[in-house]
Amino acid sequence: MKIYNTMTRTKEEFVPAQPGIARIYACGPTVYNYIHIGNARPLCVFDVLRRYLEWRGLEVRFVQNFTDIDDKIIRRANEEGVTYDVISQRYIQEFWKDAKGLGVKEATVHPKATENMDEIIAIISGLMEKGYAYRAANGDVYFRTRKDAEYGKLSHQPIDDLESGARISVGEEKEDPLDFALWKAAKPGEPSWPSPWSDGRPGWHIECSAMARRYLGETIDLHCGGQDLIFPHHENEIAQSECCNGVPFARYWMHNGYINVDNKKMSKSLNNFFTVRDVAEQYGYEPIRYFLISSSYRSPINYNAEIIQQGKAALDRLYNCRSGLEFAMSNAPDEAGSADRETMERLEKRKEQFIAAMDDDLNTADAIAAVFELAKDINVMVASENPSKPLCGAALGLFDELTGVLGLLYSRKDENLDEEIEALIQARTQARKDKNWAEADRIRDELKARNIVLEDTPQGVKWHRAEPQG
RNA sequence: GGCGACAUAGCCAAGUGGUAAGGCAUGGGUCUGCAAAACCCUGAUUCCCCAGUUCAAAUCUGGGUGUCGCCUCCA
Repeated sequence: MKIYNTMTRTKEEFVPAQPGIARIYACGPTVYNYIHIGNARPLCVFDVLRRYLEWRGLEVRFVQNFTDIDDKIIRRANEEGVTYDVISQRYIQEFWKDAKGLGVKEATVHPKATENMDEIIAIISGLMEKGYAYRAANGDVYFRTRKDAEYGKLSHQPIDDLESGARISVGEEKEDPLDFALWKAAKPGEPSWPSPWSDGRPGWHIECSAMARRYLGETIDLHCGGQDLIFPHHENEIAQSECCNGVPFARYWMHNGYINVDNKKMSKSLNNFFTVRDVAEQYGYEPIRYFLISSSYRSPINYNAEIIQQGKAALDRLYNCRSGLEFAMSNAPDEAGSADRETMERLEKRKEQFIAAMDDDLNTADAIAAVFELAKDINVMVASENPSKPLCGAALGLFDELTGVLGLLYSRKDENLDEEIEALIQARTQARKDKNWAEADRIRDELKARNIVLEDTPQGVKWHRAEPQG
């Protein structure tokens, strides 16, 4: 497949260094709060990437870290009068609740910064030995940015144009405003870890360099994250890793676009963010995932409630298609039909369409279009061709395969009915036979109030639960 | 100041040289006891504006206009 590489600003064929194995690192959340919709975008987008690569036969070693120590976590802990790890552990749990709700698969490894201090210190030591890092008088350690001739190559920023934006904040003892912290000496009362330079904690950027190297090696295939991480975070990771290891850090870089609200970037400072939790409580998790993958991952997208409802309606169409197919299958003749192969070949065309879209820089919008066209084909087949059981099974397998790669349609509910509901459905069927429409409609309304929706078909009554997307 | 992104029907959104995918919503029809779902039909003579290149442009070039982002913690 081709992916758009931020480093070269072109679409390139993605070829892992070691055939058959893709080593991917994705920057994970800093766990000091619930995640918002903007945080959810890379989660869902790169989850689709990972599923797709696996589906195409690659072994994917996917590493996503938790930043479980940093200024914001410490501040939050102080506000609540608890230790930092109470905060980080709480929001890691909350993260998992949301991530699972969004249908995001667990990465191969979810390392934590605090559990990788040895590797962090090893990299800083390596940088010290090579003269790329220095210890300031207060025990901080900084990276000597100007010593790295390639600094700025990811963000395509000439180093001298950065200087105007760089700041030295109070208490920092940098040689140069561009230098950034590798290690921060602890202030009184702060959590700290021992190091050759001071008791303290790692800077933000170094942890990713360390965890990528420890779990994936010195050169990884793909590094991904949000566009706002390009500078300085990913630029700094490159500087640290390449200056320390002497080999390229990542062979490809992918960055997702922002979520906007009223055309402004969703962010904490503008206070225009929506947490995944809040939106999910109102509309369910799956419409959020659908919204996030229904357009190009690199484009900015505007969030609003109407968009989520549109996604919910779109998902309903797919759920209806699937349940219609299952219902048809339960009533279908067991023997294969003479036209089965021809029909299946027609359906398989959608799979080719799907692959072509995904191969083109993860074009999930086109891939979803292919799924909808498959749904149309299936609906037509079910409605007019009286398909055989084997054909229905094959179509269902294909449908589940493609929706599964996108990580959709995972919210199917229990397919069993309790006896009372069964009895009501039977009573309604009898009422309809007796042409007692008032009673039939009354029962239908009663069941609807209990979240069971009935549909009368030539093959009998079909039912499904309302609000299938959880 | 440096670097970059975006502008396609009521809404969302693909498409980067060959005559506008897909979804949501709307209207009409078929089916149905009525519904629901599904299916059929319906919708941009046109892709922010102007100029240019070309047999051919939403797609390329130049110039505008508007919106947004990074350069500072941020997915």
